[in-house]
Amino acid sequence: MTVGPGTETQGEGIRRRNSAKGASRREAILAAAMHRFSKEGYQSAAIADVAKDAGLSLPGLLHHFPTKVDLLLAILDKRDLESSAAIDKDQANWHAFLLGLIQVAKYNTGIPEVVRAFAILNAESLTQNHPAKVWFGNRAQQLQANIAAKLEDGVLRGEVKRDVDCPAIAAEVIAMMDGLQMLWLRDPTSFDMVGAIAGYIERLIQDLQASPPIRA
Amino acid sequence: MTVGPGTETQGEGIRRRNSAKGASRREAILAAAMHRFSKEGYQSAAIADVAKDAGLSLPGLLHHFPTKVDLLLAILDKRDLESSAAIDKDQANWHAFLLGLIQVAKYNTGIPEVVRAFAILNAESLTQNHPAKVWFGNRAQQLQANIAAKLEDGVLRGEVKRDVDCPAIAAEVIAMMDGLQMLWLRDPTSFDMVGAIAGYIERLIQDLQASPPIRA
DNA sequence: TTAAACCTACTGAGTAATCGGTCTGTTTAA
DNA sequence: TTAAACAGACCGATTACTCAGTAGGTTTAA
Repeated sequence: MTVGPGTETQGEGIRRRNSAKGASRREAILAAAMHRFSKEGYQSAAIADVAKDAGLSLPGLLHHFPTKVDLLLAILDKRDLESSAAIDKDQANWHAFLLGLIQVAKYNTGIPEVVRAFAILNAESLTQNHPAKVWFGNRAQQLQANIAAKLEDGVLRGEVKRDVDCPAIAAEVIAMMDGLQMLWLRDPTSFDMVGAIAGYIERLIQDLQASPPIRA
Repeated sequence: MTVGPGTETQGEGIRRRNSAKGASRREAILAAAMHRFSKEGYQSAAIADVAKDAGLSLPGLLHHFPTKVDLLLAILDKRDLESSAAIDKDQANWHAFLLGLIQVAKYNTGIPEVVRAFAILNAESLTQNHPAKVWFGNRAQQLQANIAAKLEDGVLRGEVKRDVDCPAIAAEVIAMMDGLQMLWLRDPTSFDMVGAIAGYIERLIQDLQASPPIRA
């Protein structure tokens, strides 16, 4: 996938001298915005509250992010960079890749705020003219293609059954992870998301695995 | 489950004369509200627009539903009645029950607006102090308990493997259905939700099924 | 070297628009 | 005749965003 810096939705002709103070301020603003979006969603959250949380005035915030949409897109871009860094190094085979998703789930239990923000934004972006619509659409497509490619590779190696519909399984995996996240967000203390995804993935691997050639 | 009329969140002391005109107006308002919530989400949708869509003024709407929250809860209650009517007659065994979920998915492809409204509301209800929070929480719990009970029954009959974690599988099934719905909503024309859920359910049945006793 | 020129990083005080909801009625149907 | 079913006008709160200006640092030319 490697979404990478290419897709960054940056302001166009804005040339910043990139002072250290400004950069750290922007980080603080993004953190505060993530926090607010996680608690209230994007549409309902007021950027004035974000500004207050970050320790400056509303116009102060708008100096760094000229519109509310810019602020949202900055958060999405940041997530792109982080996740592409986390996933891409996994050059493992299909088997290890699927098991790696359990580790992703385990990691996510440590950052419920981020997970909740993105779960809410994901659904919110289904509404008409939502500024994050394209981003989440692309993300879903790329994720599915990525997972499907890993599985196809397994088929070519003879490790995965030949009749497996790889894109369909990829969609299934994405759906399961997102769905379990929702259940977990509703009850973070008692729902065992990691156990649930582990149970599913292990069964899935069993089901996909090609029966080893019988030595005659 | 049979959520039924018991849980209805009705205005308390409001005594209505229940005229035919009023009832049909309320239906029109609920339909319009569903439409708006589906396009814009609950928080962003303006009840003035709902009123206009239903062919009356804002105070006219507020005559039937005194607050925006009342309108939302009325929609949720309506869904309760419909879905309990659809599910409860299924007194089938675990096997038929799971296959029945494929039919549910097929049915849902015919009402994308309703599905989208509830998918958005589901995520929105994760936010702080959201009026639908309790409803979606209860619904998830009841659904999980319901599915788990069907599976437990299968275990007792010896049709399902004894070591199956029924509540965990139930959560898995819910997650899968919700997750696939999200992917379908993002691309309703080309994503095959029914095929995806069918593939998953059929594999799941295979995995859960107890191996038949070996006749000696 | 020093001052003008210019930049970033803000703030206080607005503004137009939107929203949920109220008040005060009038019409309509049983 | 009486309550249901509305409508018009309005209100207070909230929202994203603007305007005009200030403090302080950095670059540049005489």
